[in-house]
Amino acid sequence: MRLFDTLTRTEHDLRPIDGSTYRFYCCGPTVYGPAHIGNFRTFVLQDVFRRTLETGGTRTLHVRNITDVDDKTIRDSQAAGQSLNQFTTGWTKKFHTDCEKLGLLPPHIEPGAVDHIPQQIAMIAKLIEKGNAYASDDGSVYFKISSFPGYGRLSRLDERELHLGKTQNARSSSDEYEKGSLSDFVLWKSRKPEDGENFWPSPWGEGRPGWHLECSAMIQEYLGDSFDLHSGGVDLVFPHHENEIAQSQCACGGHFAANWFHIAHLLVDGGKMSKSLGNLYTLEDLAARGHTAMEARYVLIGAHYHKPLNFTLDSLSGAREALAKLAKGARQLAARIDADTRLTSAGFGPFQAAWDSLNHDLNTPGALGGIFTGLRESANLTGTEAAAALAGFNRLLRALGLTLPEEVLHPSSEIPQAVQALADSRWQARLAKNWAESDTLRAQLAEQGWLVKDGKDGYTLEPAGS
RNA sequence: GGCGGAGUAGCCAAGUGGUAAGGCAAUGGUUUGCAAAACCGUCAUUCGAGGGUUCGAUUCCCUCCUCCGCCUCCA
Repeated sequence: MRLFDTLTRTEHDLRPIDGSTYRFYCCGPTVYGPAHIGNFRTFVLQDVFRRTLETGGTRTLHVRNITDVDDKTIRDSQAAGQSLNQFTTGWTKKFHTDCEKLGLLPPHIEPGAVDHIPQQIAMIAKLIEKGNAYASDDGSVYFKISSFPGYGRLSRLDERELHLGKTQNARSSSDEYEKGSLSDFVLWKSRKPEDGENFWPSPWGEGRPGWHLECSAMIQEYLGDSFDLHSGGVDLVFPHHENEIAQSQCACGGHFAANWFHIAHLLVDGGKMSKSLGNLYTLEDLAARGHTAMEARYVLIGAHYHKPLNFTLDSLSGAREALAKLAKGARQLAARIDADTRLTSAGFGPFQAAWDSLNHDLNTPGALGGIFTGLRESANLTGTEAAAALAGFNRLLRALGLTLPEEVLHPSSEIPQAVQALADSRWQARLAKNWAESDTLRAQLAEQGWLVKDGKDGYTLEPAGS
């Protein structure tokens, strides 16, 4: 598989550096509230990335952290009257539930920051020892960015600093590279009254770790000095990932991540998501509007990860139809297969182009297009060919993490007895050619939000689509 | 202001130096008591605007316009 690398800005062939297992790290959620679909765009694409590697026969080691101590978790846990641990445990559970609904494979390792305080302290101590960090008077510790020549490579800070330098020089003649410059970032935050109970002892006094350091320490613990790939949303490029590189390379000396995989943001109705605009959707918000998590997943993989995706509620309805079409295609393919044919083919048949798309910079929309095209081309396959095609189709859907059981297509709303009775009466009226009665009952069902689909030998009921 | 990304049909969205995938919606037909569903079709001479290079550009270069992100916490 080939993938664009943020650092070198070129496509790389992905091969495990240890020769056997592709080891990668994803920055996980900060658990202080429900994750929204923008967060999930990142996690879903990371999941497709992993599934594509695995479908292609590569073993993976997927590490994704939980940020369970920072300003927001502390602030909101206090507001909720809970201990930090109670608070973050609750939201972590909620996150896991959402992930499951979206069909995300659980990471092999999911470390939390609070459980790795000793590792973080050890890393800070090493940075101080090597001259890359210094303690301030109040007991905080800062990373000295001037001590790391590579600082800013990932986010092209060179160009930006040229500009910053100019404006700063215009305003003041002070040396921006002086020790203690404002750009140095914090590794250890000294204890403050508003932290409440949430502090830990350290050689520099009581306090808590800085956010950037948490990831570096956990990466060191589970993936070591050098690993295959690091991923997150584009907004993490600077400063988070830039700082991780600085900390880890200075403390551990390895190459850190061989590849950087950043996922573009999700827009809603063409603009940024925000609570104030009321367009920040969680899975629950979507469920309240009658949309399944699988529909959301389909929408989220409907654009290339490198481009911003414009999310709309209409696109969810479109996703429902598209998923239904995929399910129908699979059924038709299955119907062509002779009973004694086994699905053993290793290729992708008519879906080869779709598979190729996925392996070329994780082109998920290209892959979806290829699947529909492949389905159309499958119309006249022989039983054996159809068996091979269906095997390819299934593997492709597994790589994309799409599942098509009926209950996904038709949300498993229980049909109330009264509705069922109404529908039965209508069917009887229809059989009796009592059209007026039949139409009246159909209208009543519609009022109650149910759609009748007549067939030759019966009917089906569906909740009216939104 | 700096840096990065993006502008493709009503909407979502691939792609390519050689003449525009796919999905949704819409629409014509078949079917239907009528609808819906289903099935078969149709649906961008054109890729933000203007120049340039080229036999040929949507794809490369330049200018301009617009949008988004980062520069402070953020997937």
